[in-house]
Amino acid sequence: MYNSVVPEQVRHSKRSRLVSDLAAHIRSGRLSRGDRLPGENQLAARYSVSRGTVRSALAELQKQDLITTETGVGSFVTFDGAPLDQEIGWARALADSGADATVELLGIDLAEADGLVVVRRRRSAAGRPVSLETALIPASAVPATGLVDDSITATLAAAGLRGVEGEQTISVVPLDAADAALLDRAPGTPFLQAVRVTRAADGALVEQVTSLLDPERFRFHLRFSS
Amino acid sequence: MYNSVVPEQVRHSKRSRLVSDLAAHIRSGRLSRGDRLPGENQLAARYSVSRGTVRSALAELQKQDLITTETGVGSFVTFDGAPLDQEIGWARALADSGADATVELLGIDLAEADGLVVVRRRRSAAGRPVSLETALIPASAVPATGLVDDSITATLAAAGLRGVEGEQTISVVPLDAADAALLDRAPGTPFLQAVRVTRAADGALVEQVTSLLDPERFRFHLRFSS
DNA sequence: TACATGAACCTGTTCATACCTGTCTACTGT
DNA sequence: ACAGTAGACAGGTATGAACAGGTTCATGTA
Repeated sequence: MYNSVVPEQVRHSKRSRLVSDLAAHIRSGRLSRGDRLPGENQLAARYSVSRGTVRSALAELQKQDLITTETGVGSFVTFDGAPLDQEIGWARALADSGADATVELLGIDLAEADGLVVVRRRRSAAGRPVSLETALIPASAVPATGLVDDSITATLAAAGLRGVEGEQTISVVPLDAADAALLDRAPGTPFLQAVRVTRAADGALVEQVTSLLDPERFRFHLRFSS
Repeated sequence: MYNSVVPEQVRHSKRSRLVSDLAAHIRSGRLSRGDRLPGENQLAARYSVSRGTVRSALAELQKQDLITTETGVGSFVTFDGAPLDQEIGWARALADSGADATVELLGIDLAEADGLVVVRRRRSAAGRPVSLETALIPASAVPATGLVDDSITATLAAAGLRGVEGEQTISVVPLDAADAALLDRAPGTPFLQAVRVTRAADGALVEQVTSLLDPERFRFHLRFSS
């Protein structure tokens, strides 16, 4: 449960919802060892429950050895959450082959607002475009000299940004005219579209990547375990 | 998928009317996953029946895996409209959950070898086929009378088979002639294909499900953390 | 510098109250 | 025999309030 995809379980009683939400924050690393939880009254206000319910949930977290509580002080995380491994637990697109795969940087631009940088790249195999990738990352993470090592991952790491959670949607869309031209396909050709949003421990955006992938060359593979 | 929903037979008993009315609310999405049903006393008043009758109806809904009940709290919807899979949230297909979603059982056959049973089902929405599902499950899990409650999940659970790990592949494939005919599409139409293999703790096969999904109505959504 | 004070904030505990499901029993009409 | 009714009681869940006591820190005083 820690490593892989989070099941979207239905939580019923307010107590169990609180427990699973806080436990998820702790296990995922959003709250890390030594961090102090908000006070019982603050938690009660934030989750719109009574203090009694909060205390009941905290008692459960204590029993799970996720937190300890000190009288007059507060509750503290006592569990080491593993940070997100870039490779594990993700749905990765696997190209069927591609010895002569190339990546072109189509452009790095500032988004109109929000202090985001748009990075567009095109991947080709055997001389033919196979995917188009549009990444939005915080402008503050990008040095004036451009991407670090020409890699988004390296740039984000250098800026100290680390994704700990996120979500991804996979669908099929017809290519619009502009994308079709870049990919050397007819407009309307169905392509795989993957949108991935990654967030840091504090919920700040780390990256949002929209990929258009040739369905003949890419498929998504995903392992799960409970 | 549940015969009990659609029988044309007149429902005379108050209990049956209650069951089918609530089930319709849930399946149509008017009550969606996680929603809390009115309390037993409120339901009794609203339907002008006794609380005993309400409880009997709720028990039936529980058996159909539409709701769960927590003592002291209430009953909650655990069915999410048009799910690809009832209980697992890793990669969930979201359909429009139209009010008139139906499931047809196309056939249950023994595979040539390996002691597997092949279950083929077709889902339709608004009268049009939207997905085709081929499930392979161990023959030993299937009673001679057929699926338990017309549900693969229920059948596997009744046989004590529980998936704890597995993998899933999502790709786009053109429909072959046979599938195209069943889905009322032109051969070659690109469809989403999801292949999911689930295994038990000892590595034994629990189920392998191959789904062909209308890319206009389905997409895969996935959350991940740590 | 050293210390006492007190305000602010925190957890620990108890209580009454409301509402919910779980269960049982007695009764009615078909 | 069966489906439904009506009521009562037990026990779980959640709320809101009050009060006690621990911790921290800034402030004022000797």
